[in-house]
Amino acid sequence: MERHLITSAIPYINGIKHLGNLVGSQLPADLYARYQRAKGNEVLFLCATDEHGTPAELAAAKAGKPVAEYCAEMHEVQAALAKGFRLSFDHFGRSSSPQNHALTQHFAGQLDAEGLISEVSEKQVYSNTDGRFLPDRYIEGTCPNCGYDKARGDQCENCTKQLDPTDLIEPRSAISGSTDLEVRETKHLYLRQSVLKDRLDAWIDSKSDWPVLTTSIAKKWLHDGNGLQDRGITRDLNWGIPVRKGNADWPGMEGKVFYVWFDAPIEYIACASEWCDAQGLDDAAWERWWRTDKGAGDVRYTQFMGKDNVPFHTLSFPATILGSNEPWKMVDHLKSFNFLNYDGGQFSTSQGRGIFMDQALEILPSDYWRWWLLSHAPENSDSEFTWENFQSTVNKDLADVLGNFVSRITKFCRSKFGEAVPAGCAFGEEEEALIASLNARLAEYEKHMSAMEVRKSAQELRAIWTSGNEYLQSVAPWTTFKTDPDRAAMQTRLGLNLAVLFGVLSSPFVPDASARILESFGRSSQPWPQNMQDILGTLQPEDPFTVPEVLFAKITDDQRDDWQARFSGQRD
RNA sequence: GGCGUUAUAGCUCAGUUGGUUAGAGCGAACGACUCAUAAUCGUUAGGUCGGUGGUUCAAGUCCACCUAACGCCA
Repeated sequence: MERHLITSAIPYINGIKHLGNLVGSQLPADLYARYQRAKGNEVLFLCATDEHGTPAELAAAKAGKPVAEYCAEMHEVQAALAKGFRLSFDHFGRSSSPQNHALTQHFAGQLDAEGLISEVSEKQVYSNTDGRFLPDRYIEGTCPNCGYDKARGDQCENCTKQLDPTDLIEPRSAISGSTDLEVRETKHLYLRQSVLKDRLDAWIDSKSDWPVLTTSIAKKWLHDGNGLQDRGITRDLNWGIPVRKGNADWPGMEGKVFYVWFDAPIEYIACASEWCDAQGLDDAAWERWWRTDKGAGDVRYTQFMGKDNVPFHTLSFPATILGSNEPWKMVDHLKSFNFLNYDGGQFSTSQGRGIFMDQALEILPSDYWRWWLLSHAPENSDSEFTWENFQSTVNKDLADVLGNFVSRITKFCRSKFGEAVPAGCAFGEEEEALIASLNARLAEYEKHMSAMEVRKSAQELRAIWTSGNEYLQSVAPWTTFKTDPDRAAMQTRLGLNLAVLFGVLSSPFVPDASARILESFGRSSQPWPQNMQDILGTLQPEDPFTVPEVLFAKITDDQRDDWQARFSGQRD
């Protein structure tokens, strides 16, 4: 049995994610996890909320809540939405968990012991009114270059010139608007990534099966300019993981926390530990997934993420792990996605543009979204959501091809033979030909699923559904019935078994509909097929069934127009 | 400004290491069927592959330049 460790990029705690975020990591990761489980492999599928950093603090302040309380609430909101989309995480953790605190501090201590941490004094802007240091992007002022009066400390959005906060004319806090700012000296820890450059380079080179896009991004960061730069891993904030050297204090770093990008990927590991604690298992249960010296040698680790996250997963996090000199499991395959656009523009969290996860579930069940998003996943380039495309895809693929197939065969059987599987004669030539063709399609489907070729998998699955309709159309049991009822019975029995087959094969994409199909044949689950001969003999003569309710309702033009108008503007 | 990605039928997309008449689904037209959610199945019509110029016996597939859109610049 294969063992698959699967993680999805962890969504930031601040606000509800849109469909572009969903299809960029969590949803395809879920597809892969469900497929591997269905194949009988052992899977640990982890995700979590990324909770630290300034944006979380500001969002909490805006909501008038303590940041810990705000994060706890938003975590529950995101967990409920994940459940709503049937994301089958074994655990949905939190980067603010005690387990991640301990592990992050452990890694920092270990890196320091390896001589990979340096302490750097630097000057940063402090706001007396806000009582805090301000990150560059939270300082506003007039651009010295173009005169734009809302330039940020890191860059002017108007003329795009890179800035230093001290360049700004009349700088003010973007949080409070206060101009009572001063420059203070503060000390921070840097991870000496430059020392690790060669080891990272060699590690990247060992990944010959990675997409060019992925390795080229990593290579660029490694070699461009002065090469990989050391990176600050601490911040002057209140909300975060306190800077400690393992279990010990870190002299001079009191009151500081680790930077969110240092602790967030470590949560991938800590999440497994959270999972164990939640399940009442001991540490060995998660270490056999993460420690190559404790049983993780045969684990295949796959990460899913949007393309914007690639550098952090190919360099930053590996730098932490390699630098620790401890036998942690490192990523084997990295599947990254491009962006999904919305009706001619970008999805945007900050501007509230597009469809958000909660809104999507309010208007349609998760299967509809899962199917469209996965069958149009932005794998090779950015892709585009339009309501017309969504409507026609859902109506054609789900309602007409899959839903209607189940409907037509069960209703036909009920009217001619009653609500039990008829016997009939043995399979003939047409049936054997169908079985041969389906065996080939199954192999193709599995090949694409194993390779995480999401769109191609969807295409192949759809072709499998279509072959059911082709078969019925070709043998026409409604005609056969008039002259050869025994043969019509056999054709009907095969048709019903095809519905079972579709239920099993479709489960990674549309789990709810799959479950309903299987339920109507009195089955709560059905093993993944080894071959067509077996699975198409699942239903035996006399087995009872019921005609399921409409599996997928069509989207009407009125609904489409209504939704298009409703989601055309900005949220709230 | 630097770097990078993309540009293939009306729409959404496939097109391995360059090699016979460039593929699929949707949409369209026509036909078949009538069990079914007016569903299904079949046939046909539509692209010379953003532009220009090269390399080659041969380029959508390699090179240069141009145009357009988008992204990244810690």
